[in-house]
Amino acid sequence: MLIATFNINGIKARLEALPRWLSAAKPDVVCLQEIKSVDEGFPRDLFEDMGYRVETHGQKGFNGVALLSRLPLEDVTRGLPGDDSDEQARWIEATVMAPRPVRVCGLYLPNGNPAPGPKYDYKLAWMARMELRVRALLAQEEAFLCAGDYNVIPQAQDAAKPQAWETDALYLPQTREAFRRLLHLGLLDAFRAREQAPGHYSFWDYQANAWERNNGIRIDHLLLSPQAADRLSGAGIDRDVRAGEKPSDHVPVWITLDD
DNA sequence: ATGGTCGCAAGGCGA
Repeated sequence: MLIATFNINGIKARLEALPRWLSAAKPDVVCLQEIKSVDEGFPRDLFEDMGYRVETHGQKGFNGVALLSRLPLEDVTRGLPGDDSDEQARWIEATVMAPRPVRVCGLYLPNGNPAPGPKYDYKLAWMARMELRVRALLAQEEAFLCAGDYNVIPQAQDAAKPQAWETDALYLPQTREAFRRLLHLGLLDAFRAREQAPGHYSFWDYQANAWERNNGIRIDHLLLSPQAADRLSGAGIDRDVRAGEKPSDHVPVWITLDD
């Protein structure tokens, strides 16, 4: 089973690039971020015609997450628990009904810039809420994973120019500390577990020829529960997608799990 | 230090 995460940076702008990648990569499950669309505006027919079930958690203009799945989905929930006043659409969960089911959490973690400031406070508070949700899921001792745009550069080796990010919300010590707390609960960074070499990125800014210079960062991650990690058979980043026509600034990151 | 580029959606915000 192939499960991917892909920040598409606007569904309307990706009506060609996203189906093109789906046809080539044939993922079973995809967590999408930054759909930048309300639920009613999401072109679900396009993906249903390709054999995918579609579950969205959208909002107008910004943010928004969605799940595409070739397998049945059960118990779909929307929103990260822990703050009823939070109106930003950044979290969706569903159980993928494979022979051995896996709970999939799709997330779009806040960017947090500028830091310090209220946006950074929101990012850290959101990460604390995510930790609580992960703890609750871990207590069930079942296979689950959290896949999405974390807006976290975990280590220096995950940036082409780490020194350029030292004061950025994606790389500040408190940010990386909060990410490590998730790992230390028992989650596995699946890509890093399968590939230790530096220089593998999932995002290149549209500005300043970042792609041409390979000035990238790795901020899209799949974190696996122990029961999911036991089934991990592969991981990769589809970096060539960034060179395609009208690309997102992110590329898909994926894993394969034994069914 | 500034602005560099996109997407959404129709002006400026978010990234």
